[in-house]
Amino acid sequence: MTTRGSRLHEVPADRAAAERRLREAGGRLTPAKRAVLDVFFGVDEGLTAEQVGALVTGVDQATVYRTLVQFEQAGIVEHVHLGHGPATYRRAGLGGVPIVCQACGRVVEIPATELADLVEQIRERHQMVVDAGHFALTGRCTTCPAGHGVTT
Amino acid sequence: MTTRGSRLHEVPADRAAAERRLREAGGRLTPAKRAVLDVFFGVDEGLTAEQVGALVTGVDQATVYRTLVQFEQAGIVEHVHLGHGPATYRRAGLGGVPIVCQACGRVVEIPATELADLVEQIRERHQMVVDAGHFALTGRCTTCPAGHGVTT
DNA sequence: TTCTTTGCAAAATGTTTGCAGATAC
DNA sequence: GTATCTGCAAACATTTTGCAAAGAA
Repeated sequence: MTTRGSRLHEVPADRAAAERRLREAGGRLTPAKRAVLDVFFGVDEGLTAEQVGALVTGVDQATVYRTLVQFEQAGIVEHVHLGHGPATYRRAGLGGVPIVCQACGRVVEIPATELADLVEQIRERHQMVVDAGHFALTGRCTTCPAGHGVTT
Repeated sequence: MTTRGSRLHEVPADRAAAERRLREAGGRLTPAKRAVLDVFFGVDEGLTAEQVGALVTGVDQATVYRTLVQFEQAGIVEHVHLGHGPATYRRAGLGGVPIVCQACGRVVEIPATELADLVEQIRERHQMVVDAGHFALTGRCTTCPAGHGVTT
């Protein structure tokens, strides 16, 4: 098995840079890939592979998955797991870590800067560099009633 | 200071308390459940449902899943998602958050106390109480080479 | 031309569910 | 006795893969 998320390059600044990145990786620029690029450079939120597929009509879902793998290897998108369900993909470098309320499903973005201290501390104490772009926190809104919730 | 947000009960202190808890919930104490209890009170590590199934011979995997759901509702076990693969279950209240190296798959436990400041900060700034027992961090050992690794 | 990519269908993975019979209380 | 639990098989959701045809360079 190979890593999908390890960043080998800088995050591409814009769509043109992303296309260049794909070419550099030996990839070909097809209509399907252009359509998926359009999606990610038009939305700043996380999308499931299924949602991406719905936005790029006429592209097979298997192709969407393969495209997402390629884009992730090229450092164009990254994915996060929010509990049980499907992974969500978003443009790389947006920063922030989602925290999901187990009661209402609301997602709040925690800026990466707020995690910097913890990341540094873990690196020193445990010799592990946390990838702050690849995990989600779960919790509960202080305003949500206890006892019920979404499956996580 | 493990002020664990919305737990419906205290964590059962021992096996006997866990059995009591199950009875209180209207459950029946069957051989299968006793066997699964044995597993969790004999191991302090996270186990996948499949691993639990392998340790309780003669119990159908579907029963293992159903048992895990019941035990989780009763506050006896909790589960964590470590990336793509299956969820891992462990006895509730062990504290600690696993961090998984994307290169070698090694899992290091971060004590919950190290996360306390961050949890408090997020509660104040974002009105979300983080459930520190239900997520995993991903990262990379400082000693692991970049570029290869497990899928997350 | 040559290597990448695509669609389609099928497989793989992890988990849940329907049901009829067995079992705990 | 009756509600819970069990095994079995089948369904389910998400993702991956094999293969031959189509397309990009």
